[in-house]
This record gives sequence, C-alpha cells and structure tokens, in this order.
Amino acid sequence: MAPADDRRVIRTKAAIRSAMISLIEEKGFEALSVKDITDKANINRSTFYLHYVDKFDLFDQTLEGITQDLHRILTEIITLTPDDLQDIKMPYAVVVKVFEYFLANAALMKTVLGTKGNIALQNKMKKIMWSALFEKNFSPLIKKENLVVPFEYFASYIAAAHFGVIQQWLENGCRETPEEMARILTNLTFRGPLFAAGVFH
Amino acid sequence: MAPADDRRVIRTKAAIRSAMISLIEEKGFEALSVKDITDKANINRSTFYLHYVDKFDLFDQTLEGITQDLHRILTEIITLTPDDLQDIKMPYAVVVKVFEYFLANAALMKTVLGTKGNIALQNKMKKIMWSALFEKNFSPLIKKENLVVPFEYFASYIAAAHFGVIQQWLENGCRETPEEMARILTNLTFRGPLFAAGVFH
DNA sequence: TAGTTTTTAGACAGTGAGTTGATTATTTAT
DNA sequence: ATAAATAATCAACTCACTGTCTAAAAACTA
Repeated sequence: MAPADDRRVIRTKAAIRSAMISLIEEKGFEALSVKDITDKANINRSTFYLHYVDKFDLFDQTLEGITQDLHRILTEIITLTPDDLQDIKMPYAVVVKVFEYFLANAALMKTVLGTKGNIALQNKMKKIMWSALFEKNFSPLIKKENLVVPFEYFASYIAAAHFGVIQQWLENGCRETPEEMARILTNLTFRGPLFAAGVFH
Repeated sequence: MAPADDRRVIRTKAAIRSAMISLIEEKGFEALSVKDITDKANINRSTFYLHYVDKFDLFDQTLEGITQDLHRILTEIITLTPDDLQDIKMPYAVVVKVFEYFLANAALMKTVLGTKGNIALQNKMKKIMWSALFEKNFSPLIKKENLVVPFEYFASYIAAAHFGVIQQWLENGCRETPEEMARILTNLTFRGPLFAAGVFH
C-alpha cells in the first residue's frame, strides 16, 4: 500500500467513479460491465482491479460517503420532541436539510434512486433514513394505544411515500427548491395526502 | 407451428417458470443465468432458447399475465365517483380486490416487488397501477384550485406509499388478510398517516 | 401405430470476468 | 535533479456463460 493521496490514484479513481455515474445514467447499474467503465474512463481494465474488487465494490465505496453524510444529517442535526410533531415547523427544517443534500449530490442520488438504479442499493439507503428518522425520532412519540394501524405499516407507508416523492423530484431534474419540496412533503404527511390534494375541504 | 398445448411444452414452460421464481427468491433476478434456470428446471439449456429469447423475455412473458389481470381488476371493477371519495367504503373494496390478487400470486409478486427484484419491473407495475387507479379514477375528482401540493407529487406520494405497504406485507409473508390490509391502507391515506399512527388525537 | 414435434447432447464462436508477470510512466522524497 | 517507490499498462491466460446449430433420441397427438 502506497500513499493514498498519490495523484495518479486520485485521478484514476475519480475517472472510474465519474465514468460509472454517467454510465449508470445511460444504461443502468446492472447492465454495466467493468470493461464499459474502464473504456469510458480511459484506463486499462487491469487498473480497475488494482482499486476495486468488482463493480459492486466500486458502488459500495462510492455510496459509503453518501450514506455516512445522510446518517449524520438525520441524527446529529435534530432530535424531535413530542411538541415538534404538533407543529409542522421542526420536521420541515429536517426535510429541507435532506433535500439540500440530495440536490448537492443529485447526479449520484439519481443513479441510486432513479429508474436505472438497483433495489438493493435503494434498500440500503431506505434503511439508513428509516433508522435515523424513525427509530430515534418518531418511534418514541407514538403511543401504542392510539395506533389505528400497525406501526410497521405506518412506517413502510411514510418511508416509501417520502422516497417516492424524492425520486419524482430527481426525475424531474430538481426543479423545485428544497424548501418548496419540504413544504410539499410535510403538507402531505401532516395533513394527509387527500387533504393536501384538495379532495377534502 | 404445432399445437401449443403439447404436454411437453406445457411441462417445460412450467418448469422454467417455477425455477425462475424460486431462483429469484434465492439470489435475485440480475444474478441469474440461463444455465441456473435450466439446471434447476432439469431441462437442457438449448431447450430454453426454443421457448424464450433470453431471461428478460422469460420474465416479460411471465409478468404479462399478471399485469393484464391487475389492469383488469383495477379498471373493470370500479369507477369511482366524487361521493365515493367522501366515504371510505368504495376505495376500500377496490383495495381488498388488489390484495386478494397479490395474495393469490404471492410467490411471483414477491419476486417482482421484493428486495431481490428489479426496478424496471417494479416501475412497469407501478405504471399500470398508477394509470388504472389514478388517471381514470382519482384524477377527475381532484379540483386544481384546492391543491395544496402539485398533483404529480401527490400522485408519487400515494403510489409509492401503497407500494411500500404492499412490499412490507409480502416480506412479512402475507400474515394479515386482504381485508385487514385494505383497512390499514385506506386508514393511512384517508385519515393521514400521522393521525392513523395516533400522533394526532 | 405412424407421423410430427420436442427435447437432448454436444460442439461452436463470441464476450466479459478476474488474474498474472513483465514493462513503462509518474510521483514523492531526498 | 535524481533515485527509489509504486502506479498504470499491456498481453496473455483460464474460466464461465451466452446464443446458435446439428443430428439423434424421446415423447406426444391423432
């Protein structure tokens, strides 16, 4: 092992990484071959194996930073209190932060969450968001005796719903601001989707 | 072309199909090879190519029946009126039907929607459910002037949320009855998730 | 049973994966 | 500026899977 800050290594890894991202956008993760990546990155195929075990390893390493960041944002920044949930402001602030982060990493996030992505990767991210947001924040606030539906389905409902909205936003090219998206998402969840859609008055 | 009801053909196709389903459960769709499938199905690899172009073709053909059924269930059975949405009963009936169908085809549905599935396939199914359920039923009922959030995000929210709950249910092994699941889902959507979770009283 | 069709076994070329060893190019530290 | 270190390259190799094709064997239908 040599200095990891060797400029050749940095250059090579960057080339590989950005080749992967642009290729995932083109044809999806599963359809990629190592050869595709190294061709696009203009490096020898052997070189790839000096840095990564295979394309999955490459993706994992790429995703690692993202998931750490996200986890930090979700847990460090805020711990909700019961009062926060009675008002829309506090969760709103968290959601804004998340959207801002997604916006800053839109290209990669789109490859993870977009239609060309990979379910296992999606689930990895879902799990992180889930545990950070729910287990540590929402869960303690929910009184079992008030539950009209099983907690796990409530959780699946919210987690998937939020993911769906984020996915749609990324597909659209992130036209709305993080603040606007946070407003949309908190409205949908706090007021209920049908109310937010104007079906109930 | 000979009689398509030749018993050898029926046997072979059935063997291939069920081999595929069980292998997807094991290792996921992308990891499968044609050889895996034919080994499991105990047929010659050449035989596979007599019936299918490749594994994607096999999956498409397998999914075709499912999607047609689902589309029929969602469109034929019901057309919602504005009054239906003021009450929870009518949508409830549709949702029960859907869960019943999923239950009857749980093995395959789990491979499509489960963690080992494939995003493209999920999207295909989402699109079908989406167009049948929303474009023809919900959409006309929503008055633009009452919208608090853009319609497309409302749509993404609901579609993804329902999908998430169905996924969770399949992962759990379909413990709840279709009626129970329909109750859960309609409660979450009609009352709003936080109300259904007992956060609001 | 006779005639037809499916399945089989095996071989084929083509492609990507992952590894290796010798060589060249670049970088860092002196 | 130069030497030592090490990263990248190139070519070649094994392996596994794909998709196609043939001729022979097996199973089906009528």
